[in-house]
Amino acid sequence: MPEGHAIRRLALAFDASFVGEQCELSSPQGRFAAGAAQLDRWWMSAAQTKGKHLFLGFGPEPGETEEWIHVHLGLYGGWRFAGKSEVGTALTPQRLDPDPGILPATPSEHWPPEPRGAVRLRILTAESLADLIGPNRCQLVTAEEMAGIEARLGPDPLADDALSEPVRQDFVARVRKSSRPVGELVMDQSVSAGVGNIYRAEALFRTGINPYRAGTRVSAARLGALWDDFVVLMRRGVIEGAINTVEPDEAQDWDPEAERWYVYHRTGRPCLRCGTSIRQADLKGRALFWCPQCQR
DNA sequence: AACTTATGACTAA
DNA sequence: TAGTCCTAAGTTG
Repeated sequence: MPEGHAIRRLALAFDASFVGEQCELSSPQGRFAAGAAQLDRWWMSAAQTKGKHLFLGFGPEPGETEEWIHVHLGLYGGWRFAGKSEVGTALTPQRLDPDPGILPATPSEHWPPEPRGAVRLRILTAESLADLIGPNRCQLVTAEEMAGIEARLGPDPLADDALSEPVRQDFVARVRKSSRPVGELVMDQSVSAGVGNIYRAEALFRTGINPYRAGTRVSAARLGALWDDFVVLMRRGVIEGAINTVEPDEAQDWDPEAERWYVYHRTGRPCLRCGTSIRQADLKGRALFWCPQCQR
């Protein structure tokens, strides 16, 4: 489900409702039982992200950080919130909203609600609940291990300094040193951390870059523009809670399925700019979408 | 009940 | 490149 913008929103949700609070940790499903037991009744001290990686800091006393939980959601993991944190996340993504018919909006006689499905980790405060389902990774890491994970990642378009020249040039250099297709490179988390399949398709379209062009053969100027577009789109994604890439003046009212995206999941439909049929192909096991006319 | 799909990433060969 | 892992929801039979 998640690209970098969604992970950043999760960190904001944890910041708002869990950081500074004492937390009961459990693993209803059992697969994180030891880790949950170790941190049970500790205080959450921080929520940080890099790319698609989420790190939750905990300590035995308020304000301390002794352990980190490292969570990677993979293709279909997710968090469900309830209670006060549900209200917090309602300003945010539709995807973070629990099913209102099943989870109570505020603590009630049904508090806390029964775990639904395979809940790997439950984090509970007096007022808020977060259930982790289907993560690719959920493990305790030390600060050193966390630094190692972050060091293996490339620059993150959601970093505060993402639009600074050194960061932009870092991305440009990482792409231009490889002859692999640029469409493959931008999905490589050591090149640009947090970019996923939708942002890849949409930003390459918006900057007119053919995904099959070798990294070495894309000009530094075009790659700089691509980086800047990742930053613009992903910052928008954090605010809006959804990946919306089509500029308002290009939206097609007659095409309800084209409201959000130019090319992603629009195979065979006419390009919003030139009318050419949008193409789809498999690139390293992931679906790639592009306009062969607009992207050269 | 079985199968399909999904905004991801790893390992083995 | 293929296989593996993590889960829920939708579709098909």
